[in-house]
Amino acid sequence: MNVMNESPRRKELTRLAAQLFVQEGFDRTTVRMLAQEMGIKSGSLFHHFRDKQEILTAVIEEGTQNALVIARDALARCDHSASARLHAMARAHLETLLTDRNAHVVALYEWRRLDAEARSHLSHLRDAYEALWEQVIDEALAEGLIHGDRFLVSRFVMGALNWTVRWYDPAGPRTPDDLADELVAMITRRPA
Amino acid sequence: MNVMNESPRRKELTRLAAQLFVQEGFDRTTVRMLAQEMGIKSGSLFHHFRDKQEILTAVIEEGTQNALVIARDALARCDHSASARLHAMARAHLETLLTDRNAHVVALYEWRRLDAEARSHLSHLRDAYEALWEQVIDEALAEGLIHGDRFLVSRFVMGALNWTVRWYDPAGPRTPDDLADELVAMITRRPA
DNA sequence: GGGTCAACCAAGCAAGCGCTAGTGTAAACG
DNA sequence: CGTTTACACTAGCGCTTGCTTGGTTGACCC
Repeated sequence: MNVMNESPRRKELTRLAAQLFVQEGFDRTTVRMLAQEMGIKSGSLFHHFRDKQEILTAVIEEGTQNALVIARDALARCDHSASARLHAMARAHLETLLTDRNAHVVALYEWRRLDAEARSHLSHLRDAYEALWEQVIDEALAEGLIHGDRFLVSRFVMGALNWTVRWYDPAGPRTPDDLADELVAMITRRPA
Repeated sequence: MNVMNESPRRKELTRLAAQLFVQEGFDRTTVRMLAQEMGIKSGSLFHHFRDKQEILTAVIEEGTQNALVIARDALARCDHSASARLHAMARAHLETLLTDRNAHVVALYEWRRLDAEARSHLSHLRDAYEALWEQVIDEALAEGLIHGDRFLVSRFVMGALNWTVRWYDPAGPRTPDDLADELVAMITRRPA
């Protein structure tokens, strides 16, 4: 067993699993469906993953890790004004939600299917991501760009953004940047 | 079979089912678990519901219907200022999310497990509820209380509110009314 | 050119699944 | 009184589930 391995094959299988988990949900996706999608037999699956749970963990870990990288890059690349950083975070968030959509939808919907061990591990990753948000919110509060409680504001903002996976249509007239701009405008006092 | 019946017994069973669906998820909740929780044998369950799907439908329908009633009551009972109506809707939303928590969590998480027929039926109920929100948002826009696109703003607001089921702790220091006030303050230009 | 190793397969087990069929029973009804 | 109705039971069918076992293959290694 390859348990802790990070082989490219495993990454590819993880990507395919994410797609199926989105389509069917974790519980309804059988190991036989996963295997077929991957072009192997169901037994061979357990060469790459200890059990079905581990596949779910791999999917969510991959997505969260990417989100962290993208957000950090976006913050590093923009100037230091609170407004620019707020925009950058909102754009980065929506960007990951789109490019890595499957993994994120799985993370949002199937989090509770994780066992205790995986959940505590992934919680740290998620907390690191949320800490980025709270930091940017803090800066915006300090500059008087927004008002309110940092905890509540960051929760509300992330809720509004994460909720987009339920209604946003990438083929529609609105771009992710439109959404980000509108959201930032909504919560800032003086929008331009 | 009592299929279309709305007996009190069925309502009680629906309430218990909602609790289990939240704890375990719909797919992981077996008819045997449901029956045990209800104090009957698994076969007897199908006297009250045609199949397992119908239990899910009943749970979500109950919750959505209650949300509609509460929101309409709240709107009818407050004065006509856009600000008061905005507050009333936010409070009503959080109130249902708390009092009818199980049913709403199920609605948010297990919507995709509904079959096509049930989904189309329940979509109408949900649309009626969302229409209330859009109407109140429209009024707030007209009064200049908030700015932006009515569609986006209502989506963002509902996202922020629905997301509370993931982090809000009723035993904590914040009341639902605190949350509602903070949210309205966040999106309005001049908060008193 | 024997040894190693990741990757895969065929076959199937034990458990659990949703649901059905047929029956019993006590209260309600005419 | 006999009949109906609501609710529950027992027993189990047919199928699917996650996962295991033991073995095969082909590429690479010294």
